[in-house]
Amino acid sequence: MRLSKLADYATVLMCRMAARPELTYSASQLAGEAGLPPPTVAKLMKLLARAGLLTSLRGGRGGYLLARGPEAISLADVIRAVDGPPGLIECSIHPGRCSLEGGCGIRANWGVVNAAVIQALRDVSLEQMNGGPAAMAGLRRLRD
Amino acid sequence: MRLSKLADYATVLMCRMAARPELTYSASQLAGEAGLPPPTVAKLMKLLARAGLLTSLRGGRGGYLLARGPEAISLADVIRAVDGPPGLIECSIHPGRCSLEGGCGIRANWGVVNAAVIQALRDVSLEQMNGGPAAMAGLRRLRD
DNA sequence: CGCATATGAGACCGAATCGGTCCTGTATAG
DNA sequence: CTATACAGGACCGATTCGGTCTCATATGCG
Ligand code: SF4
Ligand code: SF4
Repeated sequence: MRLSKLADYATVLMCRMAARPELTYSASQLAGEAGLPPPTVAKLMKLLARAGLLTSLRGGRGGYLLARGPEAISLADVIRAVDGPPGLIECSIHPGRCSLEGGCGIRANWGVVNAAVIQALRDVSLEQMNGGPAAMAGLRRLRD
Repeated sequence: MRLSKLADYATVLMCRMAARPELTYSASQLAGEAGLPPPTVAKLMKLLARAGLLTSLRGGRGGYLLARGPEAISLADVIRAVDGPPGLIECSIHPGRCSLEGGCGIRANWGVVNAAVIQALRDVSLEQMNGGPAAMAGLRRLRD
């Protein structure tokens, strides 16, 4: 039920970049600032770039910059880039891989729960994550 | 981000029992009905019983029965019994174990997201999972 | 009483995943 | 031409996961 440590780190890095969206960041520089091992950060940046969340600039003075505005990148985007498609249950991602699928009476309803959770992650942007508690007001509504 | 297969199976078993809450079920019988390996089911039942979700009756003619009504057991309860406390991020469960905790600017907001997801799981009961799509109406509200 | 049944507790193991590192190639600035 | 910095991917140790097995204990029944 926990998301991977890498995906968590990715959100930290992305939010750090989102604070100054117009700057370009090199992997090693970002690693230093965040207190993470440079090779790990480099790997994450590559994943995020391949997913289209970051634009890469090669060569000297190169680095990464956000491909879209911080309000247009969601937690779900970051998680998907690192861990693959999010989803609580197997059958929502790899249909046919669960042996119970035929006689599983709760698959449909699990799907509803699953979709709700994913939607919640899709509804939170990097901009909101960087903002104060007030920026999360929309999410608090989920708890009513 | 995915929950463990065992936890998923546990929800299937619990919902099956919730269909006839007054009956007692033996592990082997339930395994046969659900199409799961008996030893695995036995292990799950033990975990669920230890967590207080099932009452165990030992001896001949024994078995397990729901400790509470199906409307009073949530998905979060089942997941916690099998996988431990649910939660997306490390610092929400094992405070102090994440090296970034000091300078992590998004920890607070991650906590809000985390709480919202957990609350969603707490709001769905076995009874709702067994019901038709209409029973999940409350959850659909999360997607607005 | 004695046996069959059923759970309780926990050790155990192979396989898969995860976290993390490293190496090689390529593109660009200066 | 050289230093910088990303792209791709191989690689490995450690951990977790899924699953099985054994032994002990408690109860119902003949
Ligand atoms: S079919 Fe049922 S048991 Fe299998 S993954 Fe989907 S919800 Fe879980
Ligand atoms: S402190 Fe920040 S990086 Fe560490 S687990 Fe919490 S949210 Fe993730």
